[in-house]
Order: sequence, then structure tokens, then C-alpha cells
Amino acid sequence: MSKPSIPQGMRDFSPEEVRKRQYILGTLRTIFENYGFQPLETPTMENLVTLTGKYGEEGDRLIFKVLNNGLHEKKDADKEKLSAEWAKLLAKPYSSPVVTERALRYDLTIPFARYVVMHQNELTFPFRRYQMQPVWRADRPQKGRYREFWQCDADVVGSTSLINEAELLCIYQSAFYQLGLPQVAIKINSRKLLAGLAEICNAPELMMEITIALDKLDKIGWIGVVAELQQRGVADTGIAQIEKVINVKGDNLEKLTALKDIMKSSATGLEGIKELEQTLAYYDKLKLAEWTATIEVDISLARGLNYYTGVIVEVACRAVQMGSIGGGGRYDDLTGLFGLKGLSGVGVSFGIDRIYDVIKELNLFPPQLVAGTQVIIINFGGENELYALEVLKQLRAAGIAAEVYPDAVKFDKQMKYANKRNTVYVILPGTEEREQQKVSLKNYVTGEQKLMSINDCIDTIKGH
RNA sequence: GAGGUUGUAGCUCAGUUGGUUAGAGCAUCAGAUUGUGGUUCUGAGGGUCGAGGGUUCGAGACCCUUCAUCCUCCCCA
Repeated sequence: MSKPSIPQGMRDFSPEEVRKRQYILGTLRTIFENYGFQPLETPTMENLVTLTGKYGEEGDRLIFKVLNNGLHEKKDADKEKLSAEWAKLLAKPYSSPVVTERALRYDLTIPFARYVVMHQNELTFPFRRYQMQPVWRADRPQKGRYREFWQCDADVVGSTSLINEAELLCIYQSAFYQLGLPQVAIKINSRKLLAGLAEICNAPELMMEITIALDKLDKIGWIGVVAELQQRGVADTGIAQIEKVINVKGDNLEKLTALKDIMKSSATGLEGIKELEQTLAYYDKLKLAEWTATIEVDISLARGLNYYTGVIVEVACRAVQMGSIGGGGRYDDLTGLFGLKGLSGVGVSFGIDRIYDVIKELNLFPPQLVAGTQVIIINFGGENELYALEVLKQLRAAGIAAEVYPDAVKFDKQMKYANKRNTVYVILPGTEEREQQKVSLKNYVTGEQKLMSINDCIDTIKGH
């Protein structure tokens, strides 16, 4: 037998880790429900054609494809075809329905779009849904990057109002506030502004090239961006325009005012600015004073997915060295990919695993999360064992998470077990206690122990 | 797709210029202690040194191949 292992980029989650993740998911769920979003789940696998072509060339490569089952049952006539398809498949990120027609979910947005199109007649628009499920990517794992990870999305489809954008900003704010994340920056931009930028560079066709280069500003600096822009075919006059734009300073309104002037020749660009202004105006009305994350207009923000068309956002936690912990934006025609035109959507995504890593690194999980069982009952065997079960029944009926040590082994061993389980209380129902129909309740934190009735015991534990 | 790191006990890791029977801490189990835990003491079990090949009288160590792992770039959450 070789040592057991798990596939690359996949992880086990210990009881403590699951509890901590559930704390994050629970916090988010409460917020989503509070904002009127409804839960949705979609299957682990989608048809491959549903996913391909939606995430760009790079994305297609990272989709986990699922082999068709029953390949061994193919008739001889099919086998030759099959091996030819295999050869192609192994050579390139190519796929064929003969070999694979399904794939693991790559994100939650495309399956959501598919769902909306399939159920368009049953849904009431605008439709607001949230979804929290794992997704899979055949990426090279590294820090903060896994092949299986959780996503948590909230989207609204069927409304072009920028109130939606503003509300999603509020959801971000509320979530990071409640989770206690410090130094969170929500960066906001508009694809239209980027398109406008390409226009004033006299190179509208190079919009994607410009945004990709610009997106690296944080990482490689302006000099690096210039090199990349030149390499991507942007003229020097264009680069001068871009430099003017990224040098715009001040608070959000000052930035937007300055940009209006630079963008005055681009209708698209001006529209993008107006969107941002309107979004921020709505947000101002909705925001709570206690929220701490900053909202920053950032022209260099691009975001990879190519279906975004309007406002885009990305969230970073500057307290730790980590990639973005969330992102999202407006996609005017997402469902158009599946044949339903004219339905606009906007959504945000939370990178649960990264948020987990950040909270862990900064030690911000509430300490009481670790406790599961509140009380462990010692098993003294014989008649005392039966009495222990009686006590156990009453504790559980009272809503207390309790367990009895299932074997009447050495007392010392049972006490050590309780200690490791980190419970607050231990109950000792021995002969003496049983005869009086009482229990000894020991508080493991203080070391105190008292003889009391079962009802008093329940009250004490609940009062804790 | 490109580059690098590390693989030795369940876990974290030592292991000298190649030299007899491969070590430690933690964890596990047993005992000191048959109704009082978290700190003590004693003892025990547990390893095909990632795998395959080569050099050598002799390889955990050196060489080649391969697999796995983690990290960086690309891209992304």
C-alpha cells in the first residue's frame, strides 16, 4: 500500500476549518438575505459547450473536463475514432463529445446565466440570487490559489439601474465590516471608461491590449506598463494620453471631474464617468457610517473576464500580501450567450478561500468558533452508564450539544479526552450522583466542580 | 506553458568529506495513578530514507530518469 494522498491543489478541511468557513458563509448569507437575494444552487457538472468560450482562451484551458463514462463499452468501429480523438485531446486543450462532453463548474456566473435562460418564463425580474458553492480550475496551484475553491456570488439580472451597483458595494462593505477585515479597498472602474481611453488614444481596437497592460500597473509600475503598451502596438501619443489619465489624483469626485475633461472627445468615456458618478451618489445614500472599507475610483482596474461591459469592481485587503478577495461588475448581455437578448446583469463575487486565509493570517476568527460539543459525560459503566444516557437525553432535549464517552474505560483517559475536545464542561454521573438523581458538573476552564440537580446543571450550562 | 524548491517515523524536521544496527521533538499506546484533565516521570510500538536505474568494497547522502510537492512568472479568486 502506498501512502494515501489527495490530488494537487485540493484540500481536506478539518472540523475546525469547516466551522470557520461556515462562519464566513453564514455571515454572508445573512447579508444577502437582508438585501433580498434568494439562494440558488446549480450542478457540479455542466455541459462542456455551456462553459467553453466564456472565459477567454486562458480560461478554456483551465476548465476541468470530465471523461465520458462507458468508454470501454464502445464498439470496435468506434474505437479507432476514439483513439484519434484521444490523440488530439492529449496534444492540445481540445475536446470532443466522443471523449468528453461535460466539465466541472468553473465559476458561478455562467451557470447562473444558463439557469436564467432555461427558466426565463418562471422567474420574476429583476431576479436577485446568491450562490455559494465550490468551483474547479485546472490551474497551477500556489499561495492562495487552489484547484478546488469556494465562490460566493450575488447577482441581479433584469435591471439596468445603477442602484444595483450601489447595493452590491454596500454588500461588500457590510460583509467586510462584519468579518472585521481591516484595510479593505474596493476599487471601482468602468469598462466604458477603458473603451473611452482607447478612443482618445486613437486606437479603439486596442482596448483589450491597453486594459491588460494597464492592469499590471500595481505590479510592474508605469515604466513596465509603457514597455508592455509599446509591445502591444500602442503609439507614443496614445501612451501620453494614458499617462495623463493615470496621473489623475484626488478623491473620487475630483478624479471623475478631471477625467471628464480628458475624455471630452469620447462619448463612451463620458458615459462611463456618468455611471460611476451615479453609482457613487446612490451608494452615498445607502451607506452606513460604521463601514470602513474605502471605495476608490481606479482607472487601471481591468479585470480579466471579457463579459463585463459597465462598472467593474475588485476588492483587495491591504493588510496582507494576497491577490484580490473579490470582484465583479456589470455584464449587459450575459444571457445573450445562451440566446436570451437584452437582459442586463450585475454581480459580485467573494473569494471565500482567500478571505479565510486573510482572517486566519490576521487572527480575526472569533475564539468561540472552535467549540462544538459543550459538555462531555463521563462513562462509569454498569448502572451508571445507563444513568449517563438518561442525563444525556435531558441535556440534548434542552438544546445542549452533549456527548457521552461511549466506553467505560479508565477515568483518566476519559478526562484527557474531554480536555482535548476543548469542551467547557464535564459531567460526572457516578454511583453517588445516581443515587441522589444528581450530577457533578465540572467547569474545565475554572476547575470548579459542584454537585447539583440535572435541571440546575442545564441552567448553568445554558447560562454560560 | 516557463522557471525554481523540497521529498527521511502519523506530523515537524536532524543526519558531517559516502562508512557498522538511520535519529530527535511532537503524536500514539502502556505503566507510575481503579473518581479528577491540561504541566511530570518510565517504557513500548512505528521507517523499502518518494520510485526506478547507475557509480562504489560500501549510497539516506554522489549521477541519471521519473513521480509527487510547494513556490514564482503567465493568468486569476
